[in-house]
Amino acid sequence: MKRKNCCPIAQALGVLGDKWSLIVLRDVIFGKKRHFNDLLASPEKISTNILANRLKTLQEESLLCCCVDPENRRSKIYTPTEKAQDLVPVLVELYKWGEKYNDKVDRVDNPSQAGPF
Amino acid sequence: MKRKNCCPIAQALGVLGDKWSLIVLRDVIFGKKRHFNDLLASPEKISTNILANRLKTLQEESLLCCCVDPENRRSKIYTPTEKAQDLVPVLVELYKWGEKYNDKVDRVDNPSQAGPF
DNA sequence: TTAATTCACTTGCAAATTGCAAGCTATCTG
DNA sequence: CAGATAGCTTGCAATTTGCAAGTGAATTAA
Repeated sequence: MKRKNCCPIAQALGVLGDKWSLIVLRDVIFGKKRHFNDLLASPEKISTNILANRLKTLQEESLLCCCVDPENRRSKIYTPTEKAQDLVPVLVELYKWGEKYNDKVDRVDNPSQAGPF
Repeated sequence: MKRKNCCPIAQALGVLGDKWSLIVLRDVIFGKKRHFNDLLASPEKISTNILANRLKTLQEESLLCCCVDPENRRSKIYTPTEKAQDLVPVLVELYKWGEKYNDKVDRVDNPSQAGPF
């Protein structure tokens, strides 16, 4: 996660260029998931240690902020920052591209998973 | 690189969700780099084995095609497919985001690197 | 025509990252 | 007080990454 790079694309990928960061942000931003276990329940099946690590680095990168749930002190609430919200156009373009080119999945075999996530 | 996923974002990240794929595509699409050594010379310093591997998988994903340089038979020319060209909006949005948030680099110390890459 | 150089890799190996399963601690619920 | 639950942490094997060196075919230079 270095930052000594000149190209903004490379800089963005320094934070987001891995398999899981944008999945977590997708769930927080679009899925409105706020709790560790919500994020864990995504169909992509992230494991607990990876999720904990991503939540930590995304906080370090000021993409998420974390506070204790006032209604349940053992629970934490993760919310996207404005910096994360500004990734919506990136996620939308990724969505459109993925929809156009990688949608060769048998939705017939899985009619229950008709939603976007 | 599995494809049994329902969310187009996750599907896109299955191909592009790593540190190097979008860097290579950036150079091929925007930098108009066509040869192995051109791609190797990017400031991000990809290593030869990783580059060779990415070029292979990007061809398998129909994002690049490869042909022999007619003017130099030992040289290969990598060109982006339409599927790759359709990633331009993604790269543009990534660029804008990176520019907005991660541009805290000392350009003063490196005036020679004033270009986008 | 031979020697050096270039291009596009390949190989070996150490280090880092990922993924799975199990465990752990604090809080809450019955 | 006895589970259950939320959010992790730990251990470890497998995969991926990164660096350096080497390879073979094509080309250019002497």
